[in-house]
Amino acid sequence: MKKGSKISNAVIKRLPRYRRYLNELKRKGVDKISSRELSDLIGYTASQIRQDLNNFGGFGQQGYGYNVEALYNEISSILGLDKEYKMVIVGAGNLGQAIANHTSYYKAGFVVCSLFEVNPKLVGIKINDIDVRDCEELVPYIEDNSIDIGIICTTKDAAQEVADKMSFAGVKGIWNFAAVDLEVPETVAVENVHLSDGLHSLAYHINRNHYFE
Amino acid sequence: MKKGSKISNAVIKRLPRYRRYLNELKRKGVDKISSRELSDLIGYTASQIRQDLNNFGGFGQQGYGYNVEALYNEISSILGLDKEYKMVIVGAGNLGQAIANHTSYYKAGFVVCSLFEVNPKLVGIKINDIDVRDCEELVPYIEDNSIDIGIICTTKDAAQEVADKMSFAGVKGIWNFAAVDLEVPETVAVENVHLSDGLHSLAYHINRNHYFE
DNA sequence: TAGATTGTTAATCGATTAACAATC
DNA sequence: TAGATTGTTAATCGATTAACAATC
Repeated sequence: MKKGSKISNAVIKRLPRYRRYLNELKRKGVDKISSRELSDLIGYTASQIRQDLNNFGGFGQQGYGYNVEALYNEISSILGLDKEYKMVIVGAGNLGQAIANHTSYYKAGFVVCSLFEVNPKLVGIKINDIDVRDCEELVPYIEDNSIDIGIICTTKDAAQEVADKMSFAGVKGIWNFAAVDLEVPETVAVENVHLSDGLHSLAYHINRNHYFE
Repeated sequence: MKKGSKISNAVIKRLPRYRRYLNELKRKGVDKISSRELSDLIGYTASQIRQDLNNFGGFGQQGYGYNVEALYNEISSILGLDKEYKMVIVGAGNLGQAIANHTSYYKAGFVVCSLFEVNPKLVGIKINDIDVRDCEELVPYIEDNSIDIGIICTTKDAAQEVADKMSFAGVKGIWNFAAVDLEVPETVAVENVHLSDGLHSLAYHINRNHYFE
């Protein structure tokens, strides 16, 4: 990355999307692409694509363009996808189970190590080959297993307490599916999913009949 | 809403959040709030809050502030949450089931009418009291039941075809959980969830140790 | 070399913040 | 009326787009 300059979040949010399209190109056997061609594909301006990439280094070659595979690898590495992340999920209800399943199938590098539940009926069972443990064990489990990411799939009322425990136990990031905004120490990154918010803004657009991203 | 002026998407995306906080205040019995107090709570500047709200009308009262319940109702109505939406989910796997469950519990106004699947083992069963039908029936079902919203919980490879069918059959909006960007007619609104993208940008922030929203 | 396309600086556009007059 | 707080205009800030010199 370029010296000390901090990258805007708008840029970071676009990186996974670049990566998805590059992956697709790779699959199709394309090995070179220009910012212009990428623009036609993704829908960002060629100018923006070059600006975005140049925040991290000059990955292209004048007169040629970008090497698809090399660029894919660069972006993966910028995002930290060359590392492995150990995760736990709190809340083994429908959503927690779905995330457990979804994540382990699709995302090499993100490993769900355990689920946690307050409901005693679920504690002790296995879901998708992953143990469901009692929430009481959450903190020591995170500590003992060097868990990187905590995933919150609880009700909104329980979410902040879970986030506190996770932060205390030393997770580096929280992926939050509960409908609240969490307060966490600065050292912990948070990604909120807020499904209802998305559905609500969809409702707005439906009534206005506008296409949007 | 103010005459013809079109509201930026950034504003729309903040509305569900305002609404969440107002709901919380309502629950606590607070009946009046100033933009300043709301700012302390939500984290947007008081100035931004007033700007946002004034896109839709003057809901406040000088020297007093905003009436919590009235403002909550206004925002709900702007978002179109005073209407009812009939929805179908395509893909009755883990994620589809979780969304079916999650949505019917938490969101009055959003009704999941049916699930659809290609896997014959699932067709015919009920999930959470909702019938699982064969994907072949998708188009006529949407037409016959005036479905408003289609929810896509399929693999990325199937998603575009499903979106085409949904659009053809006349849905007004698509809530897309598949990891692709859909092409739909202008008359159809799309809200993408792209779970992996979120996880990937979380990975970035974990490695930079930055708090972000 | 000529053509193409990047990397980067400069211009524009839009969104956020500040300021303040209007008014409850 | 005096105090508070909105609604709204003006100033600032940041992000996107355009332009072009560098260079493969």
